[in-house]
Amino acid sequence: MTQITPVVELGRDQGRAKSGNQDDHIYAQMFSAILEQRLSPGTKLSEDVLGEIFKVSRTVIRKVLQRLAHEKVVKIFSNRGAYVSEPTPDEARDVLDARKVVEEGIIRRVVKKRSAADIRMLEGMLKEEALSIERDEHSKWVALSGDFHLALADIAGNQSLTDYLRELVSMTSLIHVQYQSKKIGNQSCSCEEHGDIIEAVRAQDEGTAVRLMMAHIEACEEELNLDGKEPISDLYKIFSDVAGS
Amino acid sequence: MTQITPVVELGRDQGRAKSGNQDDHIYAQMFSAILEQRLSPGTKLSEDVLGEIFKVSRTVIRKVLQRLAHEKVVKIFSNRGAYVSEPTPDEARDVLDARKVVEEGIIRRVVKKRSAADIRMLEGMLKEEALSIERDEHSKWVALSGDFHLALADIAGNQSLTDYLRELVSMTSLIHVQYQSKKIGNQSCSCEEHGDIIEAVRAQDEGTAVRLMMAHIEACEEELNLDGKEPISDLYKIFSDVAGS
DNA sequence: GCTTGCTGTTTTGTATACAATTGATTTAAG
DNA sequence: CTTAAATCAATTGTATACAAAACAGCAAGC
Repeated sequence: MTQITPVVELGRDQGRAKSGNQDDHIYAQMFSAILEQRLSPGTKLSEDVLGEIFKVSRTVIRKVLQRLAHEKVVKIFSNRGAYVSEPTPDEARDVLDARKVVEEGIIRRVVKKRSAADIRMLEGMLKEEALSIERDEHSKWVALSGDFHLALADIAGNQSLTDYLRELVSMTSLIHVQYQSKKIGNQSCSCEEHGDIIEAVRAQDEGTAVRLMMAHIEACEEELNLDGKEPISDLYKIFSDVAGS
Repeated sequence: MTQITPVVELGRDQGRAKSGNQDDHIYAQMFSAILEQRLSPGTKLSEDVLGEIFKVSRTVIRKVLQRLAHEKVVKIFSNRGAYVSEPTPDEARDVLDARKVVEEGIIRRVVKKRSAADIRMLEGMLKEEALSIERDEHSKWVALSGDFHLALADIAGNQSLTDYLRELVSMTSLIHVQYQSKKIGNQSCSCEEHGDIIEAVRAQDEGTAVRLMMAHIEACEEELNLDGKEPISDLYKIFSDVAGS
């Protein structure tokens, strides 16, 4: 209602490569804002407000929101707007279980295909992880931890699986925000677990690698408190019989 | 206090996606048109033309196209429009390989969870499949064959995996259009394979079920001719020697 | 006092207008 | 006749205007 500032200066903006359209930038901003927990689950994402913030029209914002919605980190309700996803315990369990399925396949392929360079890269990532824990940079560690799994997917070399795992890893971050419980100390051991996995990959010990990966994901699941706060949707389950009649 | 969460929506659209808006209809039309091969790979999907056909503005069409693009059955090129995907041989291999990973996980879970009713449903689907083969309704059979795998995913009960498999199955259809080779007769045996899988599921013989499912997908892959017609890039390979001299 | 129905405001859904980019045709030069 | 540049047409990207739906506040009735 205040400034209708037309950003006419778009014509002479940074000499950036025109290749990509501007929405990629906005998408990246919002995506990382959600993953880094600067936008918490349940936050309403108003089209108008976001348009103001990024100085673009709602058209562009809507496109970005739809993309985020398809990746499940945002949920769009008809005529009522977009919100940062609040995964239910059931959804959370599905995501973790899906990761077990996908990452078992990935780790098997990695064990077969890994090169010496791959191992070096993974070990480099591990060092960064350790560093971020040491410096107590929690949100950075969350990102790095996810990157480790995605790096394995890259080595496996299946683009489709990599894309899917990326979705799952994103959702895992959201889930951790909502359901992380007790022992934070435990999380640091995750770093050791990554190290053990690298070792099994290096040794091309498929059985051990798979076992470690499964245990790793299960450990991640056990850190969560998925039983307490089943959301409001329960109400609808409870009353659906009555309402349906 | 306990947030005014918009879960009311769930009551209205019965659990499934956002929906309620007219674009779902258009999406379904285009999706099935692609899968049933009425739109072949490479076809240009002009926003204007589609808008004319469905009597809506480009706004709605763009939304649908983006959704299809995210599901990989349509590919959008910046400033140049949307086209029905033409999966490359590499992409095709990735999709089939991803299916092996995902469906192994699914079949294992199905073997554990299946109820008597599940078995009956699967057998019902099998009959329909056999019928469509008998009647030589090829495109119907393709759809039913995909539905069988998706039914298994439903029984496994993991929404995330089901959604992903749905994408993979769609892509598989597109791939078959592009790369199906020789022996069409072979495909009918697929129906027997489905029957064998049901039997292993019924008997809760996990090992056999997994083995059969893997063999089934591999058989599907072998029906394809993924080596011959590497897309246009081949031309460049072919002429690069000449042009380079 | 609590619920119920109405009205006004806010926010999303869709259509349309305009700008920018692509590619195709034409035209001119070698 | 071939090649290359320049203009033109067609299509997509973005902004904005208008329509419809949802939410909130207020008033009326029980």
